[in-house]
Amino acid sequence: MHLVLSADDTGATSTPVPDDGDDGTPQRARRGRPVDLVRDGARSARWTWGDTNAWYPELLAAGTRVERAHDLRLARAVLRRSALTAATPYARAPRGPWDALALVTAGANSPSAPLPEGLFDLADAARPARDASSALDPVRELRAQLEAVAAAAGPDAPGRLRLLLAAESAGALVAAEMHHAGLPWRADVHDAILSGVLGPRPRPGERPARMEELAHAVRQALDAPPTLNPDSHPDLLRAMEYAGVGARSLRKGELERLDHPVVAPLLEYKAMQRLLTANGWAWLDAWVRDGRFRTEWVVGGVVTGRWATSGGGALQLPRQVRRAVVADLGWRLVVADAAQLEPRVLAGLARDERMADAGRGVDLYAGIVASGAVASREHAKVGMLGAMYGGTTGDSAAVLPRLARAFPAAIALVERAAGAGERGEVVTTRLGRSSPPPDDAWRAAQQGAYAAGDEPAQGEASAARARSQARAWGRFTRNFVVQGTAAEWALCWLASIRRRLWELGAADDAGSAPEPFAGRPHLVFFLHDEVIVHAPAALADAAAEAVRDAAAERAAALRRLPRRLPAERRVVDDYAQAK
DNA sequence: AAATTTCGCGCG
DNA sequence: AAAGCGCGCGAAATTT
Repeated sequence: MHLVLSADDTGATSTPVPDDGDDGTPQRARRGRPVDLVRDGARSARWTWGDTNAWYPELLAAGTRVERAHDLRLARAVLRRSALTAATPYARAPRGPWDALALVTAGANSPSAPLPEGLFDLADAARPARDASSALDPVRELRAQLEAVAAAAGPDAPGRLRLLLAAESAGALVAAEMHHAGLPWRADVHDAILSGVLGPRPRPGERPARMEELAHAVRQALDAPPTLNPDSHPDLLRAMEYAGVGARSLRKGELERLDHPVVAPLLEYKAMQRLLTANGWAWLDAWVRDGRFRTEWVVGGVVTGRWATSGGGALQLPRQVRRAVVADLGWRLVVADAAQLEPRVLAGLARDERMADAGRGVDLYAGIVASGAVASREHAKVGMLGAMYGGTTGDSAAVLPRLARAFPAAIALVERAAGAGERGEVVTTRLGRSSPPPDDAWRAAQQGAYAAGDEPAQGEASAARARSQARAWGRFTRNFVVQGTAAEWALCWLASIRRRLWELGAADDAGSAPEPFAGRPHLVFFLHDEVIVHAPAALADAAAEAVRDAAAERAAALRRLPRRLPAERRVVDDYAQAK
């Protein structure tokens, strides 16, 4: 049973909408405060709303968790684009107010959107209004979505899409819950890391003393004036050219290959500048409050279905500062990742039995070496990455033919996806998320490539450009099927972890505050193929087992995906201890 | 002065 | 000459 929440000026309404599994017992619509509606509703209800971010945070604040949800905005984004529903009236209808809602919400945290005054108001300000507009009828939208799913074309297409939508919505719940709980963060530990590397915190607008020294050393090595700003790329490049360093760019990889006295101090300066600007004291002030780091998790924020985040650079926390992620007193962290998720997903997607065999052990790449396909683990790794990303140079391209002979099914799958992209076609993940079509400029370039050219030379140039763009789009679609299907696997994993952790219950009665996770293990971090659970010490081992069991659980629609995908997990006190 | 682009680097 | 995928973010440069 779906219970659809809608809001108007005077309150909220929950409207039952039956689905396949219902026994037909009639239910009535109810009115009231959202939190009361949810508490009084059936526990097995699938709470359905326009946008999880518009409803769930206040429920969590009141101490109320929901078991299942259906996020109409996220579901719509999938169904409007999926190749499996492309023929349905739902997907063929012109854009409507629900699509506009998707845009507003998706863009709420983008740089173009006006930012609120305090960073900490971001979450609230970005929270979309409830679907109060009469143009947005959530009951009607839900019915349309259920119809589109039922009409999806292809083997088990409705089942796959149902799983995808359920996983996406469960992800939305997890995202709201992780924002609510926050990632445990010890500001004092972080500050000690910064002081250890950079020295004492400088006054605003000044460089740490150690960086000032390095800047001086850089100027000396280049025989440059004191006005040279090492943060200015053009200035620095000019000075380096003048000194005969021979650098074409300031990239770390290139600088490391040069033999010049400026390289060492410059690299050290750049590393410190990175730490200072990305995760320095200003970051700490802006993003850590009351021992928690809170980012905005953006479910489905990446075209492939991966999540994005907004605020604090949560998906790029450098190893350098992970020591500051420390469990509360009496609590532990369970840190787990799905080992070599993407190549294993590829093996499953392609039903490549030989690659699946190679992945029986903990290390897929070692298994590939053992199969005799390539000589070294490094070759296996760069070869597989190249196959999944479309690499055409270096070792990666060199070992590709060997991989193609050893694992023809897997390699053929990514080659087919690349070919489809080069032709401008759409590709689709295991559960039915489809890639966006290339834009008009891309199509125009492909058309123009054959029609163009008053000047033969110009025609050739534009043809070359068009081919290059075609190959680039092919690399995108090649990777889309793998990255996107891996993201689906991870979403199902996350949903299963969430359910299993809840079933573990609470370690003790942790007070009367309306806190849904008091005494309970709960998710606090998710990074593509990696999770962190914050758990009372007494439940930490059980939580780790839950994480493992969730990885071994495969929904029917994912059955071709890896049978045994090792989820490596550790119970630790801080994030840095985890690998 | 504000918005946009470029470069570089962190993460998977 | 182009160059393996997907991101977010900050500083400086550049454009409006």
